[in-house]
Amino acid sequence: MMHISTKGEYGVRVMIDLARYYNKKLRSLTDISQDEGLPVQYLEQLIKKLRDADLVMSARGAHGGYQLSRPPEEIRMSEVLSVLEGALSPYACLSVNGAEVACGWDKLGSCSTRSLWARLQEAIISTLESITLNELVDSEPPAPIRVPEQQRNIKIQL
Amino acid sequence: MMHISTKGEYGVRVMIDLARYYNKKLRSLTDISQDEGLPVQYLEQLIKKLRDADLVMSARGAHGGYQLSRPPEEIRMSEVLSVLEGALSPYACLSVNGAEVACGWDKLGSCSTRSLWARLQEAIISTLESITLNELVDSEPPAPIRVPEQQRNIKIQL
DNA sequence: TTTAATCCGAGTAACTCACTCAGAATTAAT
DNA sequence: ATTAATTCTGAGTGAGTTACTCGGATTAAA
Repeated sequence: MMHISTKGEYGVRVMIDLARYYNKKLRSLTDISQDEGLPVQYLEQLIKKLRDADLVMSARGAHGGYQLSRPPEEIRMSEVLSVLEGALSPYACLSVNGAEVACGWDKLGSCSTRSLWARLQEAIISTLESITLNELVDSEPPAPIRVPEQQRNIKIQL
Repeated sequence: MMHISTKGEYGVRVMIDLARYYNKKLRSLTDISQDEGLPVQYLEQLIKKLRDADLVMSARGAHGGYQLSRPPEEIRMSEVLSVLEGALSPYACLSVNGAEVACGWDKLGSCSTRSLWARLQEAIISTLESITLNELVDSEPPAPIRVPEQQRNIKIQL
C-alpha cells in the first residue's frame, strides 16, 4: 500500500535535477531524460503539471528548457507531490486543505476509521512539508546514468 | 496519491467490528456485512488474509464465525494494514522490515530520492504502530447501517 | 530555413481494483 | 439423516489506472 507512482518518483527526480542547475542554465527535457535515465515523452506529461502549478518555468524554441520558478529551499515536497500525484489524503473523507468531503458512512454517523486516516494523513503531510528540495540535492551533479530498460517499474508484492 | 484501497478500509472496519464483540460472541461475515454495509463475498477474500496472518480465528459450520486472536489493545494498525495492503513502503527501494531491495538507480549510486521515501515511510510506519485497535472502537455498537450502493468507491481527484 | 526545443491530444497494452460466481467442505440444529 | 448456516477456495470480469508511446503543432535560436 501507500506506494507512490512513477509520476511522483520521476517528477521528484526532475525537480532535483533542476535544483542542481538552478540559476546556472536551462535544462531541456532530452538532457534531463538522458542524465536521469527516464523516458522523455513521459516527462513531458509530468512537467506540464509542474509548470501549471508554477513550480517550474519554461522557455520554448531551440536552446529552450526548464528552470525552477523559486529557489530550491523554498520548495516543499508536499507541494511537489500533491501536484504530481493529486491529494495527499489516504482516504476520500479527508482532503488536503482541511475541507471535508462527505462519504456514505460519516453522513450516517459511523465513520469509525476516520480518525485513523486523519492521523495518518497528518503524519504524511507534516513530514512532506518539513522536507525542502535543497535537502535532496547533492552538491555535485553525478555522471549521467543509463538505467537498463528491464529494471524500471519494480514493485514489491507484500 | 497515498490513498488506501477498499481492502484496507473494509478490513479495518471488519477488525473494529470484531473488536466490539471480542470475548462476547462469534461474528459471521453475513452479520458483519449487514451491520457495516459491505459486500459479503469481498469480505471473504479480505478476512482470509487476516486469518492467514493470525489476526483472527475462525469457526466453520453453522453458527460459526470469526473472532480476534488477540485482545484489541495488542493489535497495532501497522500489522493490520500491512497484512491487507502489502508492504507499507512508498517505494520499492524500501521494505517494511528494513531489508533493502535493489532498484536500478541505487545500484548505480544515484538514488537521490531515497532519503525522501525513507523519511516518509518512517512517518507512516511509526504512526500506524502507535495506534492500536481498541483506540478505534467506540464503546457502543452502533445501529446497523445501510450504505446506498452509489455512495461507495468515492475518490477525490486532485 | 533548418533545427531544437516546448506544447498538446490521443491512443494503448498491461495491470490493478473491486468486486461476483460457483461450488466444496464443515458443523449445528431439527 | 437432512437441512441450513457457515467458512473456505478458485476462477472470472468490467471498469478504471498506470506508464507509457505516437503524431504533430508551435515557438525560437542559429
